[in-house]
Amino acid sequence: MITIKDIAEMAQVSKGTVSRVINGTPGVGDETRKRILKIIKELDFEPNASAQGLAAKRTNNIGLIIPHTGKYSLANNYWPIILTEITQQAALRDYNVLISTARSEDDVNSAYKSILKGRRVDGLIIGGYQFGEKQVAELMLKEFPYVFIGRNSYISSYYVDVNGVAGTRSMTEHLVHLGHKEIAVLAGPENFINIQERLQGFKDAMNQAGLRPHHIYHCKYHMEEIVKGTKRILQQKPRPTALFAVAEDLAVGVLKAVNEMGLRIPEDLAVTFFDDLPFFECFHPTITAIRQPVEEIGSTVSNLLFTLLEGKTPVHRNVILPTEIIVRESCGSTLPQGSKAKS
Amino acid sequence: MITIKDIAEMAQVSKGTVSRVINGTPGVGDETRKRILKIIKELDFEPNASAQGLAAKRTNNIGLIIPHTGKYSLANNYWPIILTEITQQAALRDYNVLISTARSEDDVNSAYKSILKGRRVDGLIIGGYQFGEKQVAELMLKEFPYVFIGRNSYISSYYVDVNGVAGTRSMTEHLVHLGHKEIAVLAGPENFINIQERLQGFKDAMNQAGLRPHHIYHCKYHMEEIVKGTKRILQQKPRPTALFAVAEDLAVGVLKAVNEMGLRIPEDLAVTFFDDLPFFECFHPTITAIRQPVEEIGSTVSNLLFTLLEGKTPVHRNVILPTEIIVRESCGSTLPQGSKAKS
DNA sequence: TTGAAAGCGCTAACAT
DNA sequence: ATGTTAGCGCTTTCAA
Repeated sequence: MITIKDIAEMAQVSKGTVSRVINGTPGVGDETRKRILKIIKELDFEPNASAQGLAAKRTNNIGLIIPHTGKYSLANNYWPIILTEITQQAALRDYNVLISTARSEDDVNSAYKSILKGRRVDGLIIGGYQFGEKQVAELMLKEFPYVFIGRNSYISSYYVDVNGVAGTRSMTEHLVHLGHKEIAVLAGPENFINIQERLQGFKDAMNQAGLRPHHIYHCKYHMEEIVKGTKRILQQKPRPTALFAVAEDLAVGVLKAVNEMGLRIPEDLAVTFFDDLPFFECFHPTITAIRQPVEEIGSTVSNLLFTLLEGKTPVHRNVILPTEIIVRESCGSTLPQGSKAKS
Repeated sequence: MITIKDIAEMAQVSKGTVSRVINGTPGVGDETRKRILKIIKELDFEPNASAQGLAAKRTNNIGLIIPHTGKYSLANNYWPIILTEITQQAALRDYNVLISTARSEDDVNSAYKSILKGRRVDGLIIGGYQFGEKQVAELMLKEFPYVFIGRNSYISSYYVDVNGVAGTRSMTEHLVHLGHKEIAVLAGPENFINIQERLQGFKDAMNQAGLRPHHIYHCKYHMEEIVKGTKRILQQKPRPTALFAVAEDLAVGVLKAVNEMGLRIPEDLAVTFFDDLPFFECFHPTITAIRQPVEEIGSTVSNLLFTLLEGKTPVHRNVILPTEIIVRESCGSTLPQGSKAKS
């Protein structure tokens, strides 16, 4: 295996000079730099990352911790896009991405230990809300660079989030505007902060419209439970005229249940979701939904972290991105199909 | 920051002994080992990965290279599940996963250089077929552990793949059995080996049935192109009675086009896909598809790599996994809905 | 069973 | 502008 020592010998210079060239440190003659660069290129030399890491206390890796929600937390329309965005932003800056999907609550700590205490990364992007308080406190204390995706309640941290309250509020207003009074909401687990937030927007809008937001149901992200839950909601008398499911992981189960009950959308029931999925566009009827700017979340969170890694102070500690209502056919909207409304 | 030197001093032993305990190396007194372990636990010590990597020439990281196909190669039902599986298998063995989504053909090399030549990983899982020949040759030459997901044509490597030929063959037979004679196939880019393979199965089955497999069309994984392509196929006279799309990335576009043309499935047209997607189950009608054992691909490829990393020789160099036909409603099957047929 | 010591390949401070 | 050198925190050989 080839090292900077070899390069140094071939270029008739010291290791230090080679190191300077590799790191772009000023203070090397133009002529010398060119000579060394040429040799590096010829030999296709790449410095040993462990050695660099040890000496410079810098790994050029960032870590990404993805929360455990359902069976495949990654297998939806959210994390894959964010991950893609992050790896691309990282690649642009010569960083690599170490990924860790926490498999359970307990696992968060093991992921954290190995990645962080083992100094495998220079900074951390933490997805989701259920990351341990103790760990966050430790990150803060050690001034380790980290950014959250999703608001984080306990400690004032850097984070990027979406305005879930406004999103559900305007969707609810949309439904009310269409004449719905009995609107049922199916939501994910009660203890998720983002779910609570989304529900708040629903309640606000309902109260403001003088309607009672009493049809709220929770269920885990588990297919059978979702199907059962949906059916139970729709078997009530009188049946709600609209169903608003506020998490993308509910989509397939909800639509399956509606199908199985033989209800027609939107004639018998208006249906809409928080999170827009690709297949909503090919569904019959096409599905109205709230779209999050997923790519933007990914790039924003990357930019925040890399600003931190450069030792700079980001202009904003927190970035709240807006959602967008994509009006399609599933609510029987009278608006022209495909029209959008910012919120 | 705390190091093994600190631990050694506290335990009144040498660094070497602490190192032995950390690595589970035999030759340490039972009493001593316990004492050291206790201190490590109390201080929540985790050895510095860079130092370990440098000294032991082992990083405890594996790399995953995901190919560039569409806009978000990751955002489908395949890679996220495989990635989840790999990270879990890795975590079980105290390995971390470094991910690299090659953004383009050229990018493969930069990902490769940084990850591999920088010695950031001990082994590599390479997804897709378009990885550079030169790089593979180098991996082989240096006896660097690597495993492919998907057959790899040029060099005899370890790989895990799915029997695409058999999958499309039996789906085609299924369609023929249902009475279809004019079956159109929409496929991904012509130069992908997996696509070629799938087409082979189609041709085989058609020939065997005495039918002509002339309705084969290719298109890139780009929404508009897919919609246009599908419409063009379905505007031919006489219109094919069945449409078989052989890549999951085509699904939304194909269904959208069919919808827009006002064709009824399965009355006017039978539709089916290579790759089963979650939403096929809630679509109206539910969609018949070929299912790949995605989880199993992920776990098998992990096991292969970790066997290699342990210095052992895997029993099989290659694993070919079977696909499964999930019969639902979209082909107007007379078979009971939800029945399965192995292939 | 344990300790001592020599490196692993690099960076960075200090000399020149 | 360049060389010299002392580590970075660990593993591993060799001695004891």
